[in-house]
Amino acid sequence: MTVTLADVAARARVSPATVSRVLNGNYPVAESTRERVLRAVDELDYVLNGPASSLAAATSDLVGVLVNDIADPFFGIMASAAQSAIGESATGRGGGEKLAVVCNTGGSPERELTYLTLLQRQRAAAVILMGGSLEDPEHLAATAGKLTKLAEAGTRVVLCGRPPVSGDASAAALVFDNRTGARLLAEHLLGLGHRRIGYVAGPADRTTTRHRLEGHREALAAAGVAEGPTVHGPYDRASGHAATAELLARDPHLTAVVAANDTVALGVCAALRERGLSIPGDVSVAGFDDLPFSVDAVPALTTVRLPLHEAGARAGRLATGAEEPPAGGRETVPGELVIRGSTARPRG
Amino acid sequence: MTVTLADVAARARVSPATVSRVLNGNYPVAESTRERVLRAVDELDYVLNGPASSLAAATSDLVGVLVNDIADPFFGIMASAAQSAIGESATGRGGGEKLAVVCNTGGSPERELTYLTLLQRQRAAAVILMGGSLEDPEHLAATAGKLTKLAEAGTRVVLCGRPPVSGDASAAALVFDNRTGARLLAEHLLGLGHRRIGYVAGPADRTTTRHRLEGHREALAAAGVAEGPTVHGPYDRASGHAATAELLARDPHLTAVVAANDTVALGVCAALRERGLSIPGDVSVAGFDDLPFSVDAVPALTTVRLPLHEAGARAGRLATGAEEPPAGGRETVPGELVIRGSTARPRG
DNA sequence: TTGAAAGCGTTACCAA
DNA sequence: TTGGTAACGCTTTCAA
Repeated sequence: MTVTLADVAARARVSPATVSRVLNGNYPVAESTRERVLRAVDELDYVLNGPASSLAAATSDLVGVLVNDIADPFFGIMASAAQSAIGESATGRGGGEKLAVVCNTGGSPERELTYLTLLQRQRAAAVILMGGSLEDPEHLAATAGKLTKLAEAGTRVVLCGRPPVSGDASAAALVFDNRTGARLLAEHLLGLGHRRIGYVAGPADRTTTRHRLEGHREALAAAGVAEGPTVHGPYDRASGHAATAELLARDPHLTAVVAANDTVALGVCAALRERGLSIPGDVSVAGFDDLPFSVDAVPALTTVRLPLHEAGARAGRLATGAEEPPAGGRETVPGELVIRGSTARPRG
Repeated sequence: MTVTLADVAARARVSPATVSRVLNGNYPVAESTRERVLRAVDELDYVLNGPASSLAAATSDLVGVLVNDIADPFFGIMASAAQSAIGESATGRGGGEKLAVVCNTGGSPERELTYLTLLQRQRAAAVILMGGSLEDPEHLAATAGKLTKLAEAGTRVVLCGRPPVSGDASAAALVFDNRTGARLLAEHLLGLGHRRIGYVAGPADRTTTRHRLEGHREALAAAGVAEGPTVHGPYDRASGHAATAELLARDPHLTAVVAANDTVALGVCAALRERGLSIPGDVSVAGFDDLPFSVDAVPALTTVRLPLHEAGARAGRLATGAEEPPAGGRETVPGELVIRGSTARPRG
């Protein structure tokens, strides 16, 4: 029924071993033999049996990319870059075709663990975890355990935009400098004279949320300015929209709002507009991540640009081994402050 | 070194066959035995070997979701919905854990084929192809061949937002009614009195591009209105931005611009604003897809809402067999006209 | 309800 | 450079 390697071997009048060697290309084979085998493969329309191959070789060509929210371009951009990098690194040699696949955890710790187990089952060649992680100790421990086990089994582990698990050097980590970015953003607003700044934070238990908030507070503290109202919520538009009402209720005289990221900032802006407040005339708004659409959605949005594409590509290369892991296993990637129209001074 | 099923069997004092049956749950096993086995699994921290399992069973639990551009929320939303649906359908039984993975083709026909081959190698349980397809006959034939082969090998094939390959009923297809959507959009503008309407189309060789353009032209023809300038380009913001200059050069008196989708519309709006043209005062703009951010980016954007989430979820269910395929193998999903501020009449 | 054993299709080692 | 042949770890009849 289905064509096997043995069929190809018979047709090419060689042994199965030889066919395997031709297909994998990592072994010397006479050119004439090679051609004969490839012709047979073509004629029979043979497709390698992945599971059998993985079983025998004890590894697969699967690379898992875990993201918190696949509908968010923040992850889409990084994942896309990673997939391209992984695809390209395979071009180097004939056999190294990797299957980069992205898995959507939806921010759920259980699904994250489930996917890790599934990838472990598949004997994945590598796993990339993208985006902030939950800070629940139990989940952290569970994840760390899984990652260690994966690494032990020969799976490359790469963290991208997520802090490394303490004490585990088996994973290469690319970490965004969320703290500094948030600090720069706040300093910018403070420098313009803003003193009543609201903050729409992400979910309370995520690393990105905490780091950005910490950077923000650092700047306020350094300037001796009292912290304005802060509201937590998911990293989406609705959250920014809802939070804005709350912020204004707590301090009707806000002159600026900092959002956890650009998507949240969109919601903030929508809510402000609904109230007839102009941006940045009445209220200045700042975001984070600098997603492509943000400039259209809110031309006045000052934000922090993270090198998503570059980071994703590097993560991909680290996953295939095309790039050496950074010294110490981790590297901090800076963000760049992008100043747009919200560089307005507060009124009055 | 690594724990195998035999180890678990030994520890639980049963045969490997029994362990397999417990793990797969599709066989009657005495409750006491079951518990003993599960305890052993836990104690030994056993993880099933996916490749071995797939080899023996001749199928895997991998479900591939192919998308044209993972950085585009259009695909992200559908993919996310599909993944959730696939995950949930597994919850029904203990063993049916499926690994839904999304593969980014980047719109490249070669990569699409490569991914299909890779999934074929893996003996994927199902494959979902999302989004418009290239209309090149050669590529179409190649794809059709692959899909047929996949179906023959027992892989479920689902098309979502892509027209079915002619004469192949082996794939379930959910098709967006792009033609009607585009027609409604144009009729709306015509109804308002617009007579000089520019069109920014997608890439020339994609089904979505053609269908939307056809619907647009249908409406114009029916109204006896001459077609305005049309420019083709990729489905992204830059394309809309660049195309706008071209459109205005060809007809400086345009009163409306229809974009291939919301992302393109964003670029159109940005370009119009740069020229000091107000939306919808000077020029009305229409989009397609109704992506979440579009309302923020362009509050005045009239567009067509496609049920992305619902379609993705159904595709996921079709892939797992949780939902019966539509009669005839294909079903057309309508879009809904969303009228926002661009319901302005042309000036003068 | 459980066990024994024959594959599943490759890979990789050892010879030749 | 090539062939023979044990693994690889699981599923699945067939018997008991």
